[in-house]
Amino acid sequence: MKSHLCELLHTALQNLQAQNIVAAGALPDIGVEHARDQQHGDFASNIALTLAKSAQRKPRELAQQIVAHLPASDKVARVEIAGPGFINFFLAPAAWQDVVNAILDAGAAYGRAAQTSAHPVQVEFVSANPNGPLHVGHGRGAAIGSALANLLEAAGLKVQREYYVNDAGRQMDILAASVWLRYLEVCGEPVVFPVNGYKGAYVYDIARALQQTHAARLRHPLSDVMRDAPSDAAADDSVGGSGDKEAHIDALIARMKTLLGADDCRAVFDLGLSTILADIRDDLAEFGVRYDHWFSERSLTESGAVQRAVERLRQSGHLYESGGAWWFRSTAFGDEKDRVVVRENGQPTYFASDIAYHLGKYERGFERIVNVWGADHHGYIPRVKAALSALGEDAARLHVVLVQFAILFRGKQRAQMSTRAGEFVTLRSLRAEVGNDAARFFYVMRKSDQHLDFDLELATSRSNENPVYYVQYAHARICSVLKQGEDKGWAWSSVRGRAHLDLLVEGHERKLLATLARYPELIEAAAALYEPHQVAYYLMDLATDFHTYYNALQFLVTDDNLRDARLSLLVATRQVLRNGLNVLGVSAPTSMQRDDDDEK
RNA sequence: GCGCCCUUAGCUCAGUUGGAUAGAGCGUUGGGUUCCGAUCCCAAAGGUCAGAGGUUCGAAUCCUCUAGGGCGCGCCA
Repeated sequence: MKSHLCELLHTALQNLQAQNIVAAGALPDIGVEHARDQQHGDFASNIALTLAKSAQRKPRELAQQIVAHLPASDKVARVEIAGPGFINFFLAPAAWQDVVNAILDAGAAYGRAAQTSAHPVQVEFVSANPNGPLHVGHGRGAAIGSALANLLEAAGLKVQREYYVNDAGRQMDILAASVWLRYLEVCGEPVVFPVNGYKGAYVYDIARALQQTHAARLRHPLSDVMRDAPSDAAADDSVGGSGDKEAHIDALIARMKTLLGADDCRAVFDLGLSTILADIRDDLAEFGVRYDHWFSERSLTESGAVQRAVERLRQSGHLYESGGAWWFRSTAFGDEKDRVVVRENGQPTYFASDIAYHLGKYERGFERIVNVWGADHHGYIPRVKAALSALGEDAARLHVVLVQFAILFRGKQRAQMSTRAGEFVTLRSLRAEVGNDAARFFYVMRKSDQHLDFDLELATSRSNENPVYYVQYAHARICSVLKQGEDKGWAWSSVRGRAHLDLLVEGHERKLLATLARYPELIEAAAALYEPHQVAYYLMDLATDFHTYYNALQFLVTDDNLRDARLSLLVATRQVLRNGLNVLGVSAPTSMQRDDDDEK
């Protein structure tokens, strides 16, 4: 509809150009938007205001000229000039009513743009280190990333969903050491667990599995393990200075490698990695989050990709040596300071892997690359972009969506975030408490760069305060009305309904039709801005329009034509609710559990 | 100290490329169901868009400064 009006205006302006009323040459983008106030019609354009200066005419006068040259359209009932020079369009009822046909014809494809490009977009999200179960912070990245990928797909892009598995590096070594120490403990060694180790209960589970397969074969006396190790920090993590927790754990890792040997060490490491990764996969799959690709960080080193990336930087003159390490001159590309890519000990840094990883994304042919990162990584963006620029890639094709933290509340009370030291509430436990639908909806409800207050009480409540139930109830209610109609022998006739859409003339119907018509534009705009929360807000609006309509008018009336016209509108509404919920990964139930069902 | 993000109603938040009288929900107050599920709907009150300058026909939106909050500033990942 918008584009139709733009075309009309465009034609009018070309006529004016021919008469030299408007300067020849390129016309500016014609702005047409939804009028906020009903008095201002359905759509409004400010084109006369923006062109007034160059045309050297008063805005209202120019607006009159434009209106006089507008081609006739059966979709436009009348056009008015208002305020400082806005051109307001009032649509013909048929133009609104036709939306129902469009939705019923397209079904699940309504709002879905045709594929515009052969080159896919990549969305990388969650990518949590596989050293423990996902917690509620990762959940938001999962919900937003997954909804964003769906949204981009709906907007006509080909999307690849990827998880970057950090299966290398010191954190993973610490996990392996933690597993091994718990294994020794299970074997009966008097282990004093390191302050810096992973203390979660899941580490015991892996240790027991290790014992199942290897019995006592990997057991070494604790005295051998601890020999000459620097003392650990105080258990309460106070500054006391009793020892160095970093040096302590590093020594234990080194000792593990010499005592076990490379192969057994790798076996422990891999068992920990695969167990946790499998858990993460299951967790996300249950959450309705799926991936096309799990990309291994370790593979970058093993394939030599990291070496190649560093070499390319070196050859293009962006590296220099200082203090025995190799530095990337990222300040030349806007970063705050230069960054080390190869350490003094010859090991590449995590950053070096990340350069290779991102370079690989470009080489894989993605037109756009979207990274969903926790907000604490924001300082990392300039250096990654700097590296890509240095390698001759267009850094603007990389877009980072920063996701702020979610804070759990139970009513007004801030919920306990850690059960034990360093152990966050898991995504699993959150899902168990509030359900997948509420979790996903709440996670995406806020703009991603906004902190999220996640109210557990609200998420589980069944009332209009809870937006998930509010939207889902609208869907269920429509299903219920249709069923009720069938029970009365008034099964909905699509043909008869569509033949009488002109009967949809009530204010509430018009409002609902306008909201339905807006859906494709919403998808397009939300996708362009990488803002899935807009879909959530739209659905709440749509649900409100429906519930209001429901209360104001009867659908199951005796007049066959009117009834089927209204039911057609309801079916269209249900379709759009479904399509929108689908983007968010939230289910569209056909009936809602009633409160009294709970009581025994 | 430097950098990035944020600040809109009592609370939690929307606000589409700068547009007309800044919007929802909750909470508060007052209403609505012999009828398709009241898990719903309607109405009222509630604002110096953190503050001060600037840009222009026009600013919550763009620019500068100030105040407050969050995060980041490793040869960790």
